[in-house]
Amino acid sequence: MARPREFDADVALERAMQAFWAKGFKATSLDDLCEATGLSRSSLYAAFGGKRALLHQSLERYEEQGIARIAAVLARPVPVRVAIASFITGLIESIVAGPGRRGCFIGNCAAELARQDQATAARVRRSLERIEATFRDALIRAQARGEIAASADIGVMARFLVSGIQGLRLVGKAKPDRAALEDIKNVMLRCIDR
Amino acid sequence: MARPREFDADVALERAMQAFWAKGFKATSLDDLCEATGLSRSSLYAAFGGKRALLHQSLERYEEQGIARIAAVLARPVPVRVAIASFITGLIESIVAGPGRRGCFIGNCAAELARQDQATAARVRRSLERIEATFRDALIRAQARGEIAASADIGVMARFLVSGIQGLRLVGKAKPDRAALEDIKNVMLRCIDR
DNA sequence: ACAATTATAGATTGATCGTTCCAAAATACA
DNA sequence: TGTATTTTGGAACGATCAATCTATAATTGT
Repeated sequence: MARPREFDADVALERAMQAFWAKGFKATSLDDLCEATGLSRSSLYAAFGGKRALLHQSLERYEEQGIARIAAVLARPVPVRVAIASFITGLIESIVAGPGRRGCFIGNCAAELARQDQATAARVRRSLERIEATFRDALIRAQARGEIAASADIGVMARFLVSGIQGLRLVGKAKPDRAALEDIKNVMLRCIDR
Repeated sequence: MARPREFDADVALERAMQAFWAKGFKATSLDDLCEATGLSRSSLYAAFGGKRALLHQSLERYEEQGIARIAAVLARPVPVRVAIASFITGLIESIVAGPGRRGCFIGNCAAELARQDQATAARVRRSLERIEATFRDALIRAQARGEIAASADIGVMARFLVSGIQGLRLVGKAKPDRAALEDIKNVMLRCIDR
């Protein structure tokens, strides 16, 4: 019983997320967001509640998409080491061939806001924990299949992977050099092997 | 033949660096910088030239201090693996016991500015390269002493260390948990061993 | 077709940003 | 002691920020 929306909230959120991801929270102005989404300020505020709320919904979206992608790669019927290797290879590919220098949205938010903004910090923490859990689950399945020694500490390996990937993406943001990133990937994978 | 400065430029730069390190570039206002340094806007501009110039000088200072600290630890008469381990242990200690959630100043600048600000991006890149070179030099010396197999690829290990440390510090910024960071450290050190 | 309700576009607000400017203060050299 | 030179504190500037407000447009149910 009223005027309907002229935009798709999901599409708008995706575009807002891309804007935040590319420029960071403070550097992305409301004008930037309006231009990226095609919405007016009124519509943006009515639909999402404000700049910080929009950031949080963007983070939520990025987290879901990221977890889904990681889980999909790790669910493939190949040894977990191969799956992890191809995930990291894909990451490197997107770093050197993609839009460039965006880094990880979660990591960017951690770096920019973890100290000032407790709410965002908590979201970042939870996102990293979920990513860690996704790796851990895959490693546990691989261990059950006999791919990994029963004595291996799966939790430790999962933590290392999260940290290693954040390092890779940060270094890749500073210097998107394929050879250097491949070097880092290879050493990381060696850590999985034993 | 004129009025002398009432402040020590070196002390002021140190304090400005601490402010940028703690809050990030955009989130640190000139009022913040004046309060941190104790200088007025005029003095700040006369001495350092502006906000961005002050950031660059802060980065320069951080880089020098960081390189010096890494080099000092790596120069100790102990096996390089032990030196690296104690460096990372010190890092973890400063993460969980220090002012908290500051991360690495270089990494913070990479995350916040690498995409928008080419000049800062270049500085960040050079800083990471110098840190990498510092590790590489120590590893070469260790290899010459016979601590590391002659077949080991030192350059690859140095790259991995830089990336691993950035990951450790970013994860530590999001969640300063000693046990988790020690886990990551231990896996990283395993990578050095072979 | 009319009333009720919601979405839209754009102007407006007050605060804050980085930078510049200016007059007063403090020193060195004559 | 007086003049030249630099530093200092603080006011002032225009730009930009996130957020709100207002008026108009578009729809539904009657």
